[in-house]
Amino acid sequence: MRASRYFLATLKEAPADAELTSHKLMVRAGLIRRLAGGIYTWMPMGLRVTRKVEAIVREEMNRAGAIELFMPAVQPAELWQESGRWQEYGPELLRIRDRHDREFCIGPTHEEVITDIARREIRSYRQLPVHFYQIQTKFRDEIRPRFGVMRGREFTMKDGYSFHASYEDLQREYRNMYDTYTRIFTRLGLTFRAVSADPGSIGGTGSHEFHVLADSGEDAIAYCPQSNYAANVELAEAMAPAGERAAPEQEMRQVPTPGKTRCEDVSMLLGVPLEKTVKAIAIIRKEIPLQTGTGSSVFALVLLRGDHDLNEVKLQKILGEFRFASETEIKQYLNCAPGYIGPVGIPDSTHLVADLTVAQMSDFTCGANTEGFHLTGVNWKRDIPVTPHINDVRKVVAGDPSPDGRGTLEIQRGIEVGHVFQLRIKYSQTMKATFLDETGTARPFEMGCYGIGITRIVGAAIEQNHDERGIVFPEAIAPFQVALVPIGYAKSAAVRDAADALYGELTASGIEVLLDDRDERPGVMLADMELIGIPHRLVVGERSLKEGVVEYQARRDSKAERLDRAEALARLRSRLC
RNA sequence: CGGGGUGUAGCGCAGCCUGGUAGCGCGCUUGCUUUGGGAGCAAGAUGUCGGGAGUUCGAAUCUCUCCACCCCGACCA
Repeated sequence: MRASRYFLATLKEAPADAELTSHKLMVRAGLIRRLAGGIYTWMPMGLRVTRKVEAIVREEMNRAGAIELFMPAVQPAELWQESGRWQEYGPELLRIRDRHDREFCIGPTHEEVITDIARREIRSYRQLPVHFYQIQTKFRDEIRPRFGVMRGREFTMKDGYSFHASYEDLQREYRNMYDTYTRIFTRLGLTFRAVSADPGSIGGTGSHEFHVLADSGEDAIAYCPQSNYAANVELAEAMAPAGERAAPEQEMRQVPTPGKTRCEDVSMLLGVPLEKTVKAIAIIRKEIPLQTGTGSSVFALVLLRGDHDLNEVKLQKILGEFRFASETEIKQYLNCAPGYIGPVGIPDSTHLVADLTVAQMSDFTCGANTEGFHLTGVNWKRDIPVTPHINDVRKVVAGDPSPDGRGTLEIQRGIEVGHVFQLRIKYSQTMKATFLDETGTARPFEMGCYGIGITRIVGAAIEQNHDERGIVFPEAIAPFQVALVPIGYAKSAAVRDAADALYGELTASGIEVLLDDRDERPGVMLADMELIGIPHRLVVGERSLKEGVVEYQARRDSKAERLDRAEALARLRSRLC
């Protein structure tokens, strides 16, 4: 491709709305342009990258035995009402009406459509197993789109759905996909980790996520270097501390702590270790229907050690849907301002949840339920008559014991780019998708579901591979393989002839070359090629031509090498063909 | 949706407090010079100052309102 006939859209400065490095670089390199919040145009240069990601995913999915099809983006409401998700999915589902006032949605995922296909088309166990996949545009009306294409509302996803006659066969395909995803992310040139995950709202049983490792990632991953354990922090189990709870030694005392609302501040003021403090989080549970009877108060208090954080996913599994109480509600239930609340002297009806660690603590410090005061030397039973529900509700931290009992956990951050689920019969059952087994009995399909965020991969790859000059694309997904930069293309016939000849030979070898024939100043061309992140660069100028060489530099190299023309060609062909 | 912030030329920003004919840098156009790391000189073009309403002789500036975007909290590939 000749730059003069292509469309480079590089920018010196990034728009102020971009926060994340990869987002800024994608805009500056001219890969994307924003149309609306979370909605982007893929410019020619960016589209080349997504097409390469798609090609690798498609190739490996086909190799793994999956079959590509293409489902509609617009889906009728009836299908979603049938699965129950028209109500469940909430405002993230973009709902629209057609001219006849019939309701539709823009698909955020395609379980309903594929299950409908399966129940119409698959009648016999003889047609199983089968795995359909597509690469398609999805729309999820995210509350807060951000980070460019990393959390866009409209995005491209590879979604696959497998159908099986038995759970054993589903597990086989699940392992097959686990291996396939591992191959895909390896081929893409990404540093990643597969972790156990929470199946979340899609439902079903077993689930793994694939994360591209990057410090700016939205997810935290707990892993154990001594074993194979790796899990999303949302899921990672915190073990109960070993041993019995120590007997009380101190008397409970109320101490003034004006203005100290955080455990860290109280710990500093009183000179007690942070590990001897307890924080209380006020929760409002979703209104519980009356028939569940008494004892299920709406207000709940959750206790965590001062240096621990609440794991909301774990808590939701215990309490059901909840939200944090407002300041007004806290005052209403505890007659105290937030920052000074605690478990001592709360109404008997309060639903009290204690983290495993807190349940083992003695002589601890917590809020006094009186504004401006905390209590020290607090102990269970003696000072807190309410019986707590003891559960694991905290996030694991580095240094926690691994749940598999072999070693200590570390934490790193990741960007979720793939997710595999065992759906089992969640959808086939509710949507009555059945097949006839060997005995002629109708049984629901065992289903698996496998997603890869195509457009998110582009952002994640850049987040993981960049430097101060711009993007450093992995070879497999670079928009072009070689940047050919002639200096003085319009002025010097020698330079032009040499560049054109190299361009012709490399292109004939099947190598994707971007020839920068814009006749810009050298600095402009070099900076653009580096910003775009093309992995290999050849510079041709009169100076080097006189010496019979061209200059070669890989994007990651700090210096150029002077190579014989034939040698340069041979090296690129051996690396890229 | 709650809390915080920003909207002025294609991009980045100043001007607003203290009302008086809208500016800077980059980019863009034309010409000349330049050509191995984002050129120099000269001449130019580009604005409903986010929209609407109000106060005022006069509003980018003050008031109200709506909208968009960004950041912090609840979602997910």
